[in-house]
Amino acid sequence: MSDPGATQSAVQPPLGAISNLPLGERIAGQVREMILNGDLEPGAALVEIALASSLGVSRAPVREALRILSHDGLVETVPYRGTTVRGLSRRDVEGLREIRTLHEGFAIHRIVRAGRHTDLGDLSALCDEMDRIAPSGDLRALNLVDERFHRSLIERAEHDLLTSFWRTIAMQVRQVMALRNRRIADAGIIAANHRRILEAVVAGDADGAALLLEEHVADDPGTVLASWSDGDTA
Amino acid sequence: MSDPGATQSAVQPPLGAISNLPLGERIAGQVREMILNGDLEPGAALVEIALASSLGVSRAPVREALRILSHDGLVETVPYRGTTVRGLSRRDVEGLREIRTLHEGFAIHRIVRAGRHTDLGDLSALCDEMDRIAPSGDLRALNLVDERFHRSLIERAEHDLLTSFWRTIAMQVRQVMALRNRRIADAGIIAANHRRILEAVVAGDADGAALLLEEHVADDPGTVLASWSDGDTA
DNA sequence: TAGTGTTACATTGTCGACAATCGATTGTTG
DNA sequence: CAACAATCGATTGTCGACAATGTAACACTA
Repeated sequence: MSDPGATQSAVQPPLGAISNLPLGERIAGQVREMILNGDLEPGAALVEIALASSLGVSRAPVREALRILSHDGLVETVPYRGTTVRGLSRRDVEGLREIRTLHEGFAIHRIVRAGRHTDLGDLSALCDEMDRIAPSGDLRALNLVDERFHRSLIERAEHDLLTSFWRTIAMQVRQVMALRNRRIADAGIIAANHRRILEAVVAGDADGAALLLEEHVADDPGTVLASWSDGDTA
Repeated sequence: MSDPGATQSAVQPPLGAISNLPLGERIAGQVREMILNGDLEPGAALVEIALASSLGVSRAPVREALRILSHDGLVETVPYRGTTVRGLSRRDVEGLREIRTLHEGFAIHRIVRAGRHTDLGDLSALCDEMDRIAPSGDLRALNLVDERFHRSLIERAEHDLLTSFWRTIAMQVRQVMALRNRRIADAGIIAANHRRILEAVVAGDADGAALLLEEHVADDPGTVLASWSDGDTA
């Protein structure tokens, strides 16, 4: 469940990507991207047989895919009733911000306490990458690096359960980002925020870093709840 | 996912238990109890066809059950290789204690911040029940009430994601309790601990309550790691 | 004998068909 | 017309059989 080797930048296997993964996981990935890109709106019904015929497979792997997505918190399944794309209420978004802050703060404290805060070169490299991207204003690319930054931070805590929980959190953060009408926060500010957080961690100031992170997250497009359409009560 | 109505004491439906639930969930519950009771040791292979014939059903619901247990963190599945009962390393147990403390502390702070700490009658009732059970030394019964106490505390925070995470945490705590050779901590002390925590919460002293809780958890049979057989590296 | 290719077996992955369940619709009755 | 019961359609739940995959044992070659 921990996904070793993911600390490297490459998400795809370097070789030919033969992808002998079970169909279910590939389908899950495909549908997940649809949800996270906003192609599937909250409340949309995911009918097994429809997905199956649409993808040219049987229902079995589709069922498995839907269960994976349910684990990710992206869909909701009611026995004998069906599966729908999960909607996020304003309360969910706020709760997501809180729980995210909690976990990242814990990760920071744990890293510092273990004395691992001096070797964070890859995080620094990600900050550099943000600085490179920021001027272009390409928020999509910036979000991708942002996600890697926070994931790396979590993984540096070397806490399996924490990493496992973070997977769910990051997923829902991405969903919120996909759904909300992007408030174009200044890309430069985002990049600078990460740099400051990282510097505080490296300096061993866990409390300060956690505070900076809390402020950053409050402004993050993924968790900010200004202008959140409160239509879906989920 | 939130499990409404579970605040009541009854876990089983009061009537004849016609069990309208899908087979998969019932099987998951059955196997879960086996794991949590220690009948299935870590590393034990859960072969689908064997379980299926053993239970007189087909493989489909068994697969679903294994998926649920995987979600709970009780088993590990490797594609094309099989599913095994998850083993807990000493590191896992320690991490479990940390993450548990983190979440319960968060719940306490959230309850107090929302001003809901004045109405905790059911928690008080659970403390009373502990006091009643403690003299008998029935640790099994005490653990059951203990679990309800902490679950109620979490639910009082009214945070869906937190509640969802707690489900996984509580499950693994139970597994640890099942596996370790029970160090018979004095039942009376456990009961008193909970009372003190509750009183601090009611008094609005979130920090104090969280501290008491951390001390209590450090002594809790479910998370203490003294005498943990470090054989399984999971 | 070290190393490689091959075969056999156990287990999971996938498929298509049938059964069970739920909500809505329709029909019935006072 | 209101309330209740039967029916229908859509969807998921379950089943048994077959295909794909991975491990381990075995034979083969240099």
